[in-house]
Amino acid sequence: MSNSDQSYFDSEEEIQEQENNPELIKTNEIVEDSDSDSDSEDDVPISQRRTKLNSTTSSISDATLINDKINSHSSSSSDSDSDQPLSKRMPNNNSSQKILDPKKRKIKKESKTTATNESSDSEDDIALSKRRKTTPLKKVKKEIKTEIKKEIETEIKREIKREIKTEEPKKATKRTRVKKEEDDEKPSKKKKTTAKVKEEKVSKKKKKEEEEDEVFRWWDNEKEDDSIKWTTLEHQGPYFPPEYVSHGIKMKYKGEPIDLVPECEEVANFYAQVIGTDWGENPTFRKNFFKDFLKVIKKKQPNCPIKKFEDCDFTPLTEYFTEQKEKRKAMTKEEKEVIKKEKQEIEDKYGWALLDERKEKVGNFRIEPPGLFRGRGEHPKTGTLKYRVYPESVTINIGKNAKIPEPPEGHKWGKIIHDNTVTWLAMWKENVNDSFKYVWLAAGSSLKGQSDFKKFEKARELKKHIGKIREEYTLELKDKLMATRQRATALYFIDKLALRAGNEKGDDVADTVGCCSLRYEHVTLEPPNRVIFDFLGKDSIRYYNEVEVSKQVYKNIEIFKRAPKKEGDMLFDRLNTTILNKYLQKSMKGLTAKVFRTYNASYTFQEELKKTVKNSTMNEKLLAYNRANRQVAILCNHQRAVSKNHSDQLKRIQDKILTSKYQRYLVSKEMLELDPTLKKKKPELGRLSRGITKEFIKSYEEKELEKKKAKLERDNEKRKIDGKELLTLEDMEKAKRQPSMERLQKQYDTLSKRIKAQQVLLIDKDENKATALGTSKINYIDPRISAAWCYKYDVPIEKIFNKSLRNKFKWAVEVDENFVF
DNA sequence: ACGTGCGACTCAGAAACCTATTA
DNA sequence: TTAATAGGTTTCTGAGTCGCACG
Repeated sequence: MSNSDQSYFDSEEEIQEQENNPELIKTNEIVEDSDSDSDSEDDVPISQRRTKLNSTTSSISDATLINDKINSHSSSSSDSDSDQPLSKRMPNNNSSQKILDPKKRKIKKESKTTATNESSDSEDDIALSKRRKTTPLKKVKKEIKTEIKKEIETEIKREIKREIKTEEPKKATKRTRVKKEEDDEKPSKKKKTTAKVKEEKVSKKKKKEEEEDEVFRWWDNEKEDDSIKWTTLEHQGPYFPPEYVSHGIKMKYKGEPIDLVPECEEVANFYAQVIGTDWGENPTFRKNFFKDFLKVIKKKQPNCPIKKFEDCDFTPLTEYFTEQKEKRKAMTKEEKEVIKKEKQEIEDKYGWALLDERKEKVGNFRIEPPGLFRGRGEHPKTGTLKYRVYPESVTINIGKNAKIPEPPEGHKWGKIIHDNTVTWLAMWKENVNDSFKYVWLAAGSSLKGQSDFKKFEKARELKKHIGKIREEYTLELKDKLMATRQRATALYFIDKLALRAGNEKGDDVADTVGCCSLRYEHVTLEPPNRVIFDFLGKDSIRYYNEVEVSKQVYKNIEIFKRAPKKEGDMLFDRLNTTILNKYLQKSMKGLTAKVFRTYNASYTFQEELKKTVKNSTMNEKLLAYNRANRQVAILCNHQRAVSKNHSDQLKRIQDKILTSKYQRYLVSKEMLELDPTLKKKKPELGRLSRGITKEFIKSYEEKELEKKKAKLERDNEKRKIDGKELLTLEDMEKAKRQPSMERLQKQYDTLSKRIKAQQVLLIDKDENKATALGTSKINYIDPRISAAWCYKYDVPIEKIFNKSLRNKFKWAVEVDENFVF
């Protein structure tokens, strides 16, 4: 036995446990067993993997007829689970988990395995750093900027006349390329993409205040050193919420109105505003709130009689706030205008920072107002009073020579620092979890954009290594060493299922897990090779997935779950995120668990997009896009609560479709009347779609009659005034001119189109009810894939990126249609 | 040398808000 | 035409990840 071996066993491996634990001896048998087991399950391409995922997560297949879909929706229970609010979805855990009896074998300990990882500390990849240009980051000179601006403006004018959309992609390509080489900036200004020009055009149209929109094209020359984030930084500091002003409404205690000092009243308000929501019913929330409420009372108003929550009546306050809400809603335009203006003024003042002489938008310049902490899931501290933040506890980070913003009157800043290795402008410590809150630049800022870009480049880098990494972990699934085997298994899940890393957490936060922190009870096995995941992940969102895994992985889980392990024990007891990430660094510089999520999301998206049909309609293309997006969202388990009136909404759309279908049927009947021979050529004419019941027709006719009557009445009103004789319904019928075949055909086609569009909408909507597409679009999908797709399929970028996304991804929209992630 | 907690950043869904559409 | 509603966008802030300093 080698030395390295020895040290491993001495430190933590199973040797001593083996002596008194027969179960673990079995473990080792398995390890041995599987070695001979030629488990050649190669890594499956993601495109295929996901289908596995799909078959379990989403139960609706595209092929299903819409009608059927809707019906199955309301009636069948097969997918009813997904209709529930996220938190309430029940596991279907009845499948008893069986632990297979492993064949008994002799224990053998081998040496070779241990060394492999240790020595595999091969030289890191340097591709990333190689890619870095030597060109230092340059500040775009002001004069040039203004010049650019002028040019843009003239170009805009030209552009308006031309309105050429199709040229965008090509232009964009050339531009980026040229830009990379050029050293002087002159050419660059001409390289403005038409897309950008358009964007500006639009904003110009809206507001002139867009003058400062001189885009800093940081992506033209990459930064050398990214530990220094800025050289000069100016800003106005954060904006503080107004001090509390008492409203004088009294809550009741034991039925009696009670006087509270403003400090106490404010806290009472917080709870009053939560009544009627889930928060108000949450026992932990109540408990924590009341505890803090009493604390404030004791301090500010010791003689206050409030002692028990049950005796409190907050409803007068609640009513007051609903009233206020209604009042605000009922405000006149002018009043609203005034408020809007005030808001705008605050934004103008605090919403901008000067970073290296460039004007950049500040993201969250408002200090969080006091309130009750809304911890998600079963957060033990939910409901706790979050204190008001005063300038004294705020640290300002600003340039050395910049003017320090004035703190609110009568206050001082806690600290002023000049740290240009960080990107925050202000910071304070929050009292509930003792964590930090920061004021940052907005998502569209250069700083955020650059790190976003880096993130996706890192994920693309992983693409080059993923083959090797998969090979390696597949091998290591059979490793003799428990720690290695666990690491490989965890990585397998992270890669195939896009699980989060799963740091350890304290017990003063909600009990949620990620991959490394999975526990015994979160994973169940179902022979022959099905693994069922059921746990609460980030934000206490339930992750439920049944996955078929390779034999080896199945076997491994069996081993990891073997007694004496029991509920509450870690599944990967020899693993944590630090170990995992340290290992990953060896395969690729900067590689961590979360990169897999980005990589797999973007890659999946790219693959899914290939299903777009070239000559389909815009709606169909967009549906294809959304479908791809949805696949990613499903992969990443991005969920949202199903809206209460979801089924109502579906019914309404379905009703519309039926109406259109019936109308089309009526038109087709007229067509046949005009030309009965048509029936032969187009047998679909005069055929009533199924789903149109007698009741439907009846109610349709009734509605039509109502409409006609209404119109008649209106017409007659007029006629009365004009002194003409009044008409009847029959007159109206007669007055209808005979439709020509051409007109009918046109009507028919229009209706057909409308039906199709509505059906597309319906499918999209239904498939989307519990899936949140936004998160993956904003954070995981390389925007360049989307941009390239737009160019390739001739879809205007505005269709898929709204204004803020276009702003956030301005660095990305210049790719050409051949961009490959 | 290693575990731990701090610090800074990304990612997350809900809620508020704003705007276009429809009754 | 207006008010209600739906749908999209923005804001808000909580919840993760991960590197690193520190003891």
